[in-house]
Amino acid sequence: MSVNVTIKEIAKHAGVSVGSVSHVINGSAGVGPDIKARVERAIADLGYTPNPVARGLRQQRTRMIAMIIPDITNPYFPSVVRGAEDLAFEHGLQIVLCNTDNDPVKEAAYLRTMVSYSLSGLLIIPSVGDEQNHPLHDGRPSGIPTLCLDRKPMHWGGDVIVSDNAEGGRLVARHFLQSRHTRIAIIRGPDQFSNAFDRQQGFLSELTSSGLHTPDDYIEQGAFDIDGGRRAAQRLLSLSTPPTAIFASNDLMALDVLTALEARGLSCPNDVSVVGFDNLDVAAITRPGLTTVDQSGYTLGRAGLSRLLARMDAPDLAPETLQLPVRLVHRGSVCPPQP
Amino acid sequence: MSVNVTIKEIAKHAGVSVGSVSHVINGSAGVGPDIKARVERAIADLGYTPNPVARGLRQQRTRMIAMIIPDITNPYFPSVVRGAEDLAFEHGLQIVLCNTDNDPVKEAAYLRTMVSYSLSGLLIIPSVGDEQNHPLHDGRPSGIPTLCLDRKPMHWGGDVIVSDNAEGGRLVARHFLQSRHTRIAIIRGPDQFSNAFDRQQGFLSELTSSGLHTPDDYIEQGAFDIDGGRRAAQRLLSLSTPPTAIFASNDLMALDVLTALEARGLSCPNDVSVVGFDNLDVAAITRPGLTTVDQSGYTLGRAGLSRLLARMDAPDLAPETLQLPVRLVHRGSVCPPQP
DNA sequence: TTGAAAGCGCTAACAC
DNA sequence: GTGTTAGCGCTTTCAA
Repeated sequence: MSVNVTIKEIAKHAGVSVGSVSHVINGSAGVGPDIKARVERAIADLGYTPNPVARGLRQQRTRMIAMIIPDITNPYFPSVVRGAEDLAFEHGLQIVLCNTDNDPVKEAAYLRTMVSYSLSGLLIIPSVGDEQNHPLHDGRPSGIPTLCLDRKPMHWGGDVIVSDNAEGGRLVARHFLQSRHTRIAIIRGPDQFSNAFDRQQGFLSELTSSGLHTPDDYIEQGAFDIDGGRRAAQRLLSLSTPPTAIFASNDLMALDVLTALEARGLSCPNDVSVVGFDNLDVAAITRPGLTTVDQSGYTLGRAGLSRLLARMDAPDLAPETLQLPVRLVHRGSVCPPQP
Repeated sequence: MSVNVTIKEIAKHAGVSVGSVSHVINGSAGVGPDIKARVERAIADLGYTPNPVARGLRQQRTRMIAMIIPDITNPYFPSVVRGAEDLAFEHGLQIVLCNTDNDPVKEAAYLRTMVSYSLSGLLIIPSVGDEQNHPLHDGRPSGIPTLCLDRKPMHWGGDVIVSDNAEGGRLVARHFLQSRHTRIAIIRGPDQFSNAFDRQQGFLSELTSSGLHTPDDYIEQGAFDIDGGRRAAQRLLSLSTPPTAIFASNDLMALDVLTALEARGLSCPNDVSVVGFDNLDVAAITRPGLTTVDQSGYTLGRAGLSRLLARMDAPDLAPETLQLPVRLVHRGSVCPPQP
């Protein structure tokens, strides 16, 4: 298994210097065809693989990318990771996975560790990152190419790739409006997450510009995780004039709403229409199927790494924000309000 | 952000030699209390973090663990990864994530790369690994502590941690039997996966020992992924005497069976009872809820890393196979056959 | 107990 | 075009 064979042995075996071997490996300098052939032969014969740790030490950068995400167990994130990993594999880069649980302390710890590993890049779905002293507070941490995925800290000035959350919110609002709903509520996610905020903004502003005012008690707060939507849904349904349509701003919460509805003997969509956000696989499995905003985590992850790759080659690229398109997937959880 | 401060600067700042600094960092030799204090002071003052790459080069081993899994996008695996990652975090180890798509070629490529990174350990959910020349074919690859999770290659002689798949199969068989079913079918997974094989074995042998013969056309083959169960279910339901109970040997396939049933206007559990395996989150969401065998991916991952940690300390530990307990979770997808 | 120095495997600057 | 060599930051003998 090719362990322990070093560049020095290749050099000896090929009868050349280590410098030349290094050059043919990296294609760095003009190497004569004869030497090139001999080296390649020796590499093949001995089954040599350059030691990436030594290389990393020398070049002050390892061919690894850290993905710092909230929780791989949350069903939206695996596809993001997979999107990045596929492209990483094509480029011979490794993915180091870090779960922060949205804890800025854990996130900061990981960030520091990753910097000390001098890796090639950082793909991060930030927890919040607006606390002082947080490595993300101003600019990229320690000169490592860094990109915020899915959402961004308030003060972040670097690359960002997100879904077009505001547009997603608008899409939902328009769909409710077109279905002739007027009692329309939202369960929004935590405001400090920019994606949650944007969804809410897009949604509410679209309602407003259609002349529909949304009362405060139609704006509920959920935690973006499972069970986050349950209590919010219960409060909404206990209102004296409960909404006929609910936008749960992610699918996990929408699932909760469906459950809460069922628990109350209410029917979706007849009594209450529901729309989610994410288009997780489960959204197709619920009865009724969940109408939801589709965003591709896979594309997000892949685009993120792609941009990072570009920045690794050209560190001085101007920071860029990319918004990925979203679309509404119609399933069975919306219908006009019943008289 | 503590970049670029090296052990040498600590040494100078503390007025001691680099060797002494190293010793206090690693607690390796008896260091005088005076020097110890001065070094710790300097470390705190300058915000020093040892460079893990340099350390890795010197010691021929980096504090990283590779997790080589089929696909993080398959809903069972994230919890396995998370279980390992949590323990890794506690021990200051990093997780490198590799998706093989069950492709032995990709798996072998990753294995080789990981060896060249000289990492501390390998947690692998093997694709198959019985092909000749595959690094897993005989024993651990290149002296790196390696453990097979969830399933094992035929010839693997090292550590293994799996769920008690055979027992899971038996549980399901017994449940069907107790519900007075006699026309009982199974959709098994790919035979080369030991977990799939064991589930099938446990299931069928339990039926047999209860005097129930399972005809060949009641044993269907699925691919263990989504859609893998659909065609199998269709064939089963098209039989002249279709089964009244189906064991889909993972939840993804069980979901397919539910869908196929619905498409035919058949009711679960009244027309056909269904049991899955895994107890994914979705199993609680389907209508009816899916009765399934619970196995904890989180525990599997955590136990895997725990064992690896032990082996890192004591490489000569005798190989061990650990079977984690499973249990049947009763939901609504099973009832006695209707007359 | 402490310091000096070799060397992990590699790249890159320099000399020829 | 090719070889020699310093040195990335650290651990770990070995001497003192």
